[in-house]
Amino acid sequence: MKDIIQQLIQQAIEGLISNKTLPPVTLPSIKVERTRDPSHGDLACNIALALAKSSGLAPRELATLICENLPANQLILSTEIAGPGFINFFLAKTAKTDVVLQILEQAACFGHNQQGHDEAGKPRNAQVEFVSANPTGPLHVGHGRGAAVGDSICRLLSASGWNVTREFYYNDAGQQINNLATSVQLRCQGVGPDDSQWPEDGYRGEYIVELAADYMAGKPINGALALAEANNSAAIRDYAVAYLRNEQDIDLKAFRVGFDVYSLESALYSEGKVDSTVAALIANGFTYEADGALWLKTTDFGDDKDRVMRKSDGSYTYFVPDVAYHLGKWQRGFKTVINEQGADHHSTITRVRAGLQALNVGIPKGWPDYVLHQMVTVMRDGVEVKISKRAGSYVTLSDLIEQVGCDATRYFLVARRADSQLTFDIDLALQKSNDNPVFYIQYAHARVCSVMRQAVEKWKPFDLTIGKEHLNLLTSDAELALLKTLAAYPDCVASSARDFAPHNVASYLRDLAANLHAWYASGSQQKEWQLLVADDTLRNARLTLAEASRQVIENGLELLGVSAPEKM
RNA sequence: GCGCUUGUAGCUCAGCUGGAUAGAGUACCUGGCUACGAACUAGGGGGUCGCAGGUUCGACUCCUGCCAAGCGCGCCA
Repeated sequence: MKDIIQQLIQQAIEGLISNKTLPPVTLPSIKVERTRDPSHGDLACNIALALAKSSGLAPRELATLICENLPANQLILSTEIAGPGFINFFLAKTAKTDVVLQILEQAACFGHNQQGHDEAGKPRNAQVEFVSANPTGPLHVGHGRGAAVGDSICRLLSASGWNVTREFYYNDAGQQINNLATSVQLRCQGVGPDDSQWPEDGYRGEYIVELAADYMAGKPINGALALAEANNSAAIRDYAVAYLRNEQDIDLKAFRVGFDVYSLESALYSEGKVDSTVAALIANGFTYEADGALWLKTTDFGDDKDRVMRKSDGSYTYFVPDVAYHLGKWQRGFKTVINEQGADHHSTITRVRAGLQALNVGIPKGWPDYVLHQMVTVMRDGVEVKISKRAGSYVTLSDLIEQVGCDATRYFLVARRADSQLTFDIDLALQKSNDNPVFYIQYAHARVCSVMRQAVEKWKPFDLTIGKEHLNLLTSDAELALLKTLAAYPDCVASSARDFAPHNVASYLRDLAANLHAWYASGSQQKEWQLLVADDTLRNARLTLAEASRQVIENGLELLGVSAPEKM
């Protein structure tokens, strides 16, 4: 409908230009917006304000001219000029109820779009890397935020016509893994954090004890043998990594997050990708030797100082394999790559992009895209929770899922903008009331399902055909508000996908649920507004609207990875 | 000191690529069920959008400076 009005306005303005009423101005993009206030009509356009200056006319005068020259259209009841020069459009009934037919026809696909398609109409490839936790311990809340945000971005992109690859990158080759292996080995030998041999940067969590015990007990895990040899550091290292990767997989599965590709840092070394990347950087002249180390001139690409690539001990710094890894992504053909990670790693962005530019293989400057999430703090009983028993120094994702469930955890972690800090209130997530948006939204869904069950028991089965034919009977303020919100869903999906901003879906669903509850409650105030009225046509029209609303809630929750229960 | 991010109601946060009177929830006050699930809802009070300039017909939104908080500033990852 917005498109139609856009075109009509464009035709009107072009007409005014061709008959010389207006000078030949260049048209900005014509924005038609849904109004917030019903008294402003259904849709509004600010084009007269935008064009006032270049056309040399007063905004209201210009708006009048545009309205007078607007081609007639059955879907538009009337227009008015308001405020400084807005053109408000009042739509015909069918223009408002058509969305219900679209929803029922498209069902689970309603709201999807083709942003991700190329000129030929085929899905383009996008790759999203997220979580990418080091296999050195259980996933913590921050990883959970990354998982929830990253996975929802993937769902949004899929719904927007992209062919999405979800990828997890393991840093399984660096110093942190050495620390892990040492910690496990010491535990195997009966040494703990209280002993003098325990290293400063050893891992102290209880899970290291469990891991060491399983290794010594000879329990193989994911193909890694548990040799039970306390002095075999290579075997311990392999076992520890396999053990913790397996544990992370279990947590992610419980969180409804899956990946298509797992990439290992160690593979980049063993396949020679790191060496070849370094060789290319040297050959391109962006490196130099100093203080016994090899440096990359990242300052040539906007960094505030150059960075060491190869340490004086001969090993590489972490960002070198990162560059090799991202070169690989590019070579695999991904023009669109999004990395979702914690903001505490934001300094890597400049380095990785600098390294990619220095490779000079045609990678665009701002590639890849990054979505950074800020820190999460967990509150319970009004106090910050900082530790879990197993991990020792942080709250684990599995703790949260266990305490408040997957649905609430996912919703809360994705409901805020990624770049603002998040306080996860466990008490709130556990509440089953209006305070808790997850339950509020799920309750709206369950409520519609309940009404449908009641309809069958008290009257006749819901007849969609009758309902669709009598949507014009939907006339109350609550019904009109609901229709308007439903019509906004596709835009919500499109803009959320474009901005990699799943939190918009979360707040949309809250609004939609509120509209639904308000409509339902209007029937408690006045019986004639109930959904289940005696009149067959009216009842079925309302149930059709209810079913469409239910469908959109289900679709939206799906984008967040949250379930849509029929009973609660 | 430098960089990134944030600063909106007492609290937790939205605010759609600048648009009409800045919105929700919570908390506080006042109403609504012999129930289509009240796990809900109607209404009220509550704001110098961190501060100060600038751009614009119009700024919470864009630019500059300052203030405050978080994160980063390793030959750790």
